[in-house]
Amino acid sequence: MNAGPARHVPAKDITREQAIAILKPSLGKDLRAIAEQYGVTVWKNGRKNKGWAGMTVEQMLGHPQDAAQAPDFGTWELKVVPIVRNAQGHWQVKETMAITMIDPKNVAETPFEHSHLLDKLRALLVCAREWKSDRDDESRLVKLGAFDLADGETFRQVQADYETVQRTIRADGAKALTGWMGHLVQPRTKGPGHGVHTHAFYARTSFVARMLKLTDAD
DNA sequence: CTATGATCATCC
DNA sequence: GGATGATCATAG
Repeated sequence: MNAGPARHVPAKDITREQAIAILKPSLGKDLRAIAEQYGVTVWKNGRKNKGWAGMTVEQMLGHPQDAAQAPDFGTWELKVVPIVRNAQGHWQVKETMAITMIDPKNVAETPFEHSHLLDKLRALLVCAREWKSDRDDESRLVKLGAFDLADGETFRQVQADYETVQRTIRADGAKALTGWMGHLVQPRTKGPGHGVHTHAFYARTSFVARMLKLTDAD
């Protein structure tokens, strides 16, 4: 069973296709400038709001920020990831992509088919932004990638990764989780830091590249 | 405190 | 340079 409460779905949830239509005209535009327009904090007291780009794109889609552990737009999930040019001049995913928190009790007793992980991966819109430096003085929106976890092979691999996490928690507890587990999706620490040791599922960069359909032609 | 939005810092 | 573990701002 899914321990998460059912999410109230506001009428203003837009479809992924609508979101793509809204964002497409902004391809090539500087998200940092747009962040300023919306009043999204990027730096504060010399420290960065690491989520500024994601919050900015949410604002562009008219989405209020919340902390519900459910897909942002009811039926699909929005993500923003940084990409960089490699030595060959091709785009490359810079970071793994955090997907959702691991509640050990929930994961231990919830089959993959009813998991928060699958909820979030079933339908995604992955937005790639150009990363130039940690100051993020400018960052262009580069690519929009629609991805659905429906393909049999990939689905099975993600399910296997999930079940690895599940078995580990059941046998040794969440403390035994480590980033080297999982082929497409890994468990890794995530949280407020400073002694708090919680975990989340992350999509490895290779998986994110597949979601974005990045190739050596890009 | 836990979730959201994520990327930073460090070690190999 | 890549991968793992740690951490930042914000909201309920």
